[in-house]
Amino acid sequence: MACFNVISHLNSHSSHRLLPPKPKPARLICSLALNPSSTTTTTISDSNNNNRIQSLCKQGNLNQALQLLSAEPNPTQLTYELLLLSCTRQHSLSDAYTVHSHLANNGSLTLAGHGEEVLDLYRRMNRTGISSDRFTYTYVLKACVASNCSSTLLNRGKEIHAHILRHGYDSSVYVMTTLVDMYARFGCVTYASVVFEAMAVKNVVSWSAMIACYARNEMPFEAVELFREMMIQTCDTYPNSVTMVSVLQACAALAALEQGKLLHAYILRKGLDSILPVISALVVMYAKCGKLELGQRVFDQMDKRDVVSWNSLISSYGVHGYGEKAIQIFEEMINQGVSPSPISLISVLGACSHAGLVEEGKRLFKSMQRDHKMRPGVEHYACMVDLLGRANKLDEAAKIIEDMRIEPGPRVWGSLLGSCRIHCNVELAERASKRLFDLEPLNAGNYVLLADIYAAANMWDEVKRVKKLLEARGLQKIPGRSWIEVKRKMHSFVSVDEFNQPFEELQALLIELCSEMKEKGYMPQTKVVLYDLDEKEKERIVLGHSEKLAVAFGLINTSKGETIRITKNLRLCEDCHSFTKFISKFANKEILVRDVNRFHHFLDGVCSCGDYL
DNA sequence: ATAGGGTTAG
Repeated sequence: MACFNVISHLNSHSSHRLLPPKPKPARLICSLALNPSSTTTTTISDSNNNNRIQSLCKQGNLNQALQLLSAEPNPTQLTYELLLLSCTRQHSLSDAYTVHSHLANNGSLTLAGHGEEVLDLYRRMNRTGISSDRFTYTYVLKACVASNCSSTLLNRGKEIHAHILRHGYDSSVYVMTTLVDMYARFGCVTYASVVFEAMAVKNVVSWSAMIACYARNEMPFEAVELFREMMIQTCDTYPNSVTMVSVLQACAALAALEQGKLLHAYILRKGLDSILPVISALVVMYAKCGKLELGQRVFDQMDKRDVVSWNSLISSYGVHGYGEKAIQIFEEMINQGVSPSPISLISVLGACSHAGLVEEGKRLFKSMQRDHKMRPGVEHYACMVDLLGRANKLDEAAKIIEDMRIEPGPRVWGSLLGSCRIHCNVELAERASKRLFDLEPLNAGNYVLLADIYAAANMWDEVKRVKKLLEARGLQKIPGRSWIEVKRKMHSFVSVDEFNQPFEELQALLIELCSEMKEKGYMPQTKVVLYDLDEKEKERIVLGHSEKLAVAFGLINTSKGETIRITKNLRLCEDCHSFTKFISKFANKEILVRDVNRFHHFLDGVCSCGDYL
């Protein structure tokens, strides 16, 4: 059971401090790092210029070479190398520093997908005896994550970490914060936190980097905890817009509505509500906490909006299953002169998929290419495969994959496999999973999906085979977990196979409800069980699913007329879905369940997803 | 000159 208490702290913090801290100008981080269009790849650099510099180096005319360098917007890697070599030959440390600082100024090199080049240059610098300073280290650390996140680059990062310690740069807040962020982006949460804890001086940026690390690596609880710690421990460090965005994301992931509301209040108090990313994060937080209306209200109050704000709203309607509304907002955005981004399309196509709007989805997919001149990416194909596959047009979905002009990634095959599960298509599932096991051998979800499909087809030998495969690779099925917020406290439940003490009361209630509802037509959907057992055993297993425990807990602990809000870490299983529909009718309760993909709104025996799980 | 954040699909 988890509970946290940001609320009381936020309140007390503000009440004993009557004068707000000096407002720091909200700093929207310069986005050049992640904005490929801001790099200079399109500037035509004079390749003759590079050649000229290089030959000057070879002739030993370092002075002229350096002069030309200052006029060259895009020096190549070779140019830098020859310059550095030339400096070494002439034992001119001061010139080497000039080259070095030029490299630093050209930091965009690091960020424009030239990570490898930067790392190579760094290696050369070390070889030629040019020492690095704190600027070098930040660029080089960034270079490790700028290219694809391969493990070799993580090792490079660790080496550089060692260099940093050896040269005493662990006192630089900038260098250490970049290091935290580097480990965060590689998913090495423990490393990041070790570095963070060891930092002698921390500022808002360092705290925000660590909070973002947790939020991004599926540890939202730790993110909120660290935020709280920041509020308690530091008396001169206040969260800013960037910090708030990360904490909001964590609240959204947890569906921690009460905490989210208090963050909202804090944002208003500190005047952070004019900052677009903050507002977008708020919209999403409310939507993911099941309060779509509140998200819409926040959106309505914005005086300016960018494409991200619109995308936030579109996807919010999408996960709640309001496909038409999502399309309507998408069109309104275009009418207001905001051009859709690739993510707008992903959001609106996803919305169509959740609502089963096949024709509209196809129309939007065409118009994306025709009217908006966008070339669909893998993600868009994945949406289309999902859209068609869910609607039982599996052949059409497979055809889309065949016709793709780019390599279908794991997302695309994953969508197909998911659709095969819904429509029990063993043959196609085997094809898709074969590709998936090659592409992402360590994703346990794929094995479980395939096993599900075999189990539904009563192919128990195959189920066993897939399970063995899963174990052989050292993976395991992720346990189902559901949680519910009652009176500002989070209560979390894990699926249980046996009776166990803390849940005894809930399980007794479930058994009672189950037999009562069976009389009214509820049929346990035992095909979701991956063990070849007899019916009675299977029924016992599905009754122990975490979501049912959470429902039972909600029934006991909410007042009449109060909605039960549950969040789940996996997809909702068919049995829990059907069970919850019955409960909503017979207990006369409104129940809102958010699973990994979307919301299910149960009322009077019906679910908003239209049984489109 | 250097560090942290927003929207996304099974």
